[in-house]
Amino acid sequence: MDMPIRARKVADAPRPDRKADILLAAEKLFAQRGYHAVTIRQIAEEAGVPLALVGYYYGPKHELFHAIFVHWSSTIDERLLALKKVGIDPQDANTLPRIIDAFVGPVLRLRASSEGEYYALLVARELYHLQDETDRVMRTYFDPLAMAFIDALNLALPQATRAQVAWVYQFALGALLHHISDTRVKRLSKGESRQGDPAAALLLAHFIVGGIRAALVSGPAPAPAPQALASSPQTSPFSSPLSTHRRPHS
Amino acid sequence: MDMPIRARKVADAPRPDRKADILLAAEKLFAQRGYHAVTIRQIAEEAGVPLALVGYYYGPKHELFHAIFVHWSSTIDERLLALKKVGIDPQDANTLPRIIDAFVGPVLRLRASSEGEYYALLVARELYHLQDETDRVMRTYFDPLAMAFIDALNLALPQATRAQVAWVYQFALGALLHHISDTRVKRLSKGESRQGDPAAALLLAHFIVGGIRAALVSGPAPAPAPQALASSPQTSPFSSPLSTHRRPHS
DNA sequence: ACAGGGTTTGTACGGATGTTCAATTTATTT
DNA sequence: AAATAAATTGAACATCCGTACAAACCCTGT
Repeated sequence: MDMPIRARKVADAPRPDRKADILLAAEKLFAQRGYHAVTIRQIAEEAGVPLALVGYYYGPKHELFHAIFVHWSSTIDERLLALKKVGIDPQDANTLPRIIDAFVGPVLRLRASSEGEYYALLVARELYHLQDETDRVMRTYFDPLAMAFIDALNLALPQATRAQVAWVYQFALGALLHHISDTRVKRLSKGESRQGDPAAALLLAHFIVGGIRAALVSGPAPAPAPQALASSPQTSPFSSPLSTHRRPHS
Repeated sequence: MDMPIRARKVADAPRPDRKADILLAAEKLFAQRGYHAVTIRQIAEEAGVPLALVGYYYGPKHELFHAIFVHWSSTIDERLLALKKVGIDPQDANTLPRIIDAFVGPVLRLRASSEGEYYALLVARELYHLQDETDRVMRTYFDPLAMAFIDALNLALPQATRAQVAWVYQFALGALLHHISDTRVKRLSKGESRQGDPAAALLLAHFIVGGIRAALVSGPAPAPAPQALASSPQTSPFSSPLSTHRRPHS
């Protein structure tokens, strides 16, 4: 009853790694809500540490964000390595599926794991929009990866130009990223599909391979065509301010 | 020289529509930086109006966001109409391309126009992550659209389950949205492709049609398969705190 | 000229934000 | 045991946020 509060005799619990706790909490919240929607106080609360400790370990908010990608940078090296292991032979019909497998496989496994779940979500979220402080970080870590995959695709598809390959790479990346951060498929399928169904991974790989092949055989060349943009009249349905008492809104 | 400041005799300039200016500015900034990264003061400055006028016309920030989608809601009806005009015949090989054309065409034209440019960007940005206040708005406006396209695809591809169709729809949507908000393709193609090249639209349509066909003919059924998630050991490369003077970071 | 509603504006409030700092506690080294 | 370094904490800072409000302004109909 009068036991001293900090009795660490029995079991001798090791001091918890609060620096790691903070990084995990930041990962989770940034992934779920986005960089700007998360406050340092929320991260501290999620990690179970006082506010000041976040700044103590990671400094400004942006450096905490950056630290997440430093932490996971090895996964990028692994993906580059997995790509290098793919023997690229334009004559072999299995080359393209192998490249795509190296493209989607590691990411989806990371997304399905309990450790990398939020990191994968975060990447899908932030890689999408490159604007502010997050831009520099994402470029540094993911441009080399994209370049490597485009190079590989370019070798495997000699008949396509690099511009075409870059486009279809972006299409494939969009499909992958949107699948990772998907929360609608269960609703849209009327409950028929579960969110983490591994069958979707196969479907996605087939979709990308088939899409690339369909786009790049007898596909249109990126010639400077006249830009035909039919702008619809688009009557603007502004809600005309009714004459009530005070404010126009509501 | 002693001219009164508000001399509106010559040319008789009509009073500028500042309510519309505010909506335009909000559209642009929300699209470029995301909902939470934009402040009402920034919107006011972009629109060239004093801060208080924003709240006067649109009330709380979230209602200003909502007003953008009310303004453009007619485009959704147009897309639904364009889809209904597609005669769906599973025997006709052109049915699928026509559906996809109704899917990507209007969006890309909107993106290429000067009026809808930022709205398209905003949709691509916010439709991606459905979380906070923006969630309810996006669901209301875009879930019916998604349902209609999935219904149409389901009719056109009778051999596929609704779950499969919902998945490939999400893949296609991801490719489309990422293409809309793309800023990397010029860099990744080493300057070979321009950002708004209309050739990319054709490439995207072919990519999606080919991807759907490849995924849904002899595609894997969404059977409950054992979830094989090979979690890589993933040594965590934490940067151990060097013993300097004060703070661990930097 | 007058009145009245819609529009415009400067200003201020309470609260939340990122960041900093001195002080205390705990661990490690001498 | 003493001294040094690292970790932890509460509190405070200046600033910015969204929102509200009262006063002034402009325009139109009488």
